[in-house]
Amino acid sequence: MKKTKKERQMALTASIKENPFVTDEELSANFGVSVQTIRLDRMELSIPELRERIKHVAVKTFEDEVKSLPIDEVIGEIIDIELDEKAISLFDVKPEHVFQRNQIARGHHLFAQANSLAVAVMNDELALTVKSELQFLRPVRAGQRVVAKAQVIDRNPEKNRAYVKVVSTVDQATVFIGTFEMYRMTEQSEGDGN
Amino acid sequence: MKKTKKERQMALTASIKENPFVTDEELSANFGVSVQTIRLDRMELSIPELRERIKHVAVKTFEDEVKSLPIDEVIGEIIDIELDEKAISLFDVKPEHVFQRNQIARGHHLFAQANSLAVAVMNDELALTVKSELQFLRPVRAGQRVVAKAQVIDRNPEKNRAYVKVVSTVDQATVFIGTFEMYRMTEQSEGDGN
DNA sequence: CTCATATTAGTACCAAGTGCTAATAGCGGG
DNA sequence: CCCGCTATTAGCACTTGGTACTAATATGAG
Repeated sequence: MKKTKKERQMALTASIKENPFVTDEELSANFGVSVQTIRLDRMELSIPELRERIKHVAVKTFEDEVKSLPIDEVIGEIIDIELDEKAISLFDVKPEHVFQRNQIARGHHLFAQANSLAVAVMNDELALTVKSELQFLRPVRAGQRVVAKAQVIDRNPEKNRAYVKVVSTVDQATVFIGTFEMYRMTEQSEGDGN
Repeated sequence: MKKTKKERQMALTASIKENPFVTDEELSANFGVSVQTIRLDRMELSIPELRERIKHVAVKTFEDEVKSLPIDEVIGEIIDIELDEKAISLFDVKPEHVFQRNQIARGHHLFAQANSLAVAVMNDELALTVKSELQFLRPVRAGQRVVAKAQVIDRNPEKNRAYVKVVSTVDQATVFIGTFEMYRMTEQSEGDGN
């Protein structure tokens, strides 16, 4: 059971990594050594105490929240908007947006930027996408900034429709084109249950 | 300065919400009351102590990590796959995926599920989306489970293309149809720099 | 003035530690 | 067998950021 000190420390590191919420006491029970040994191990490995570990995780989340919350509402940052006419947004491609293998941005992020811009440009915020056609013209990589320009190109008020074209560019080069047929949900018509 | 108890408690709630990492001592200094008063306030408002607050945030993040990491690789859970032929994935729509106003799932989540399934079904994992056409047929709401079925409907090996059709349903009803023209990145052709 | 509510103070205690000292165990050499 | 060394264990004082509880003091309303 009790292998070497090194082995225990390996296991301990793994154990804490997997579940940072474990106390020294629990660890000491798990490894069949005294609490003091665990403490010494943590010192040698410079693993902080429970509370600091938890705090660290919490701070990380807290910072993430600020950046992931707006991301969920509108993907990218809207820098210009004329309701019912046109809008522009920026989206910085980060490592988390690309395929690990080839560093190329995953399509759905470009779509998300374009689609949420199309939603935003509609005066009526209760807008849904009905149809869309997309062209992914050039690969986009981490570190690049995508500029999406949305333009309302047609309207059909009777059918509550509007047509939006979004062109996304990186350094002037067009990387993506999407056309969106949008449905406006004006006041009434909530009776689409389920 | 010292307004009523109610006002202080309001401010206190806001203060903690904004920065959960604040201690009673700091709060007591901010509000010019004793630490005990802060404690009494927390009790009345049933706001837990610092450590519990931090822990709560940390646990939340920790859980998120497990669910957001795979989400970034493949959106939804693949439950069946025949490479180069077809694949099926499930995606449970959660509150974070819908518009707050009308509880309808944002289009890019449905697209992401379909698109990443289309990528996955390609034998070559280095696949990129070139074009696509989407139809959002019925709104999807939080709590519903979307079943996406992808089928490779055509291939063009010379041009390194494949065509994938994805049909997503909720309780047998079709909610989304997408066709994807995919580009296979076989070994060579890495010279598309930037 | 008196009663009630609000606030402050003070004590004992807890969890999960740090820091430090000291004792003990186990083993390899010589 | 004893020496030296590392590893392990024990024990105590102290720290943070609290809880739980009791008691004293303000303060304002009737």
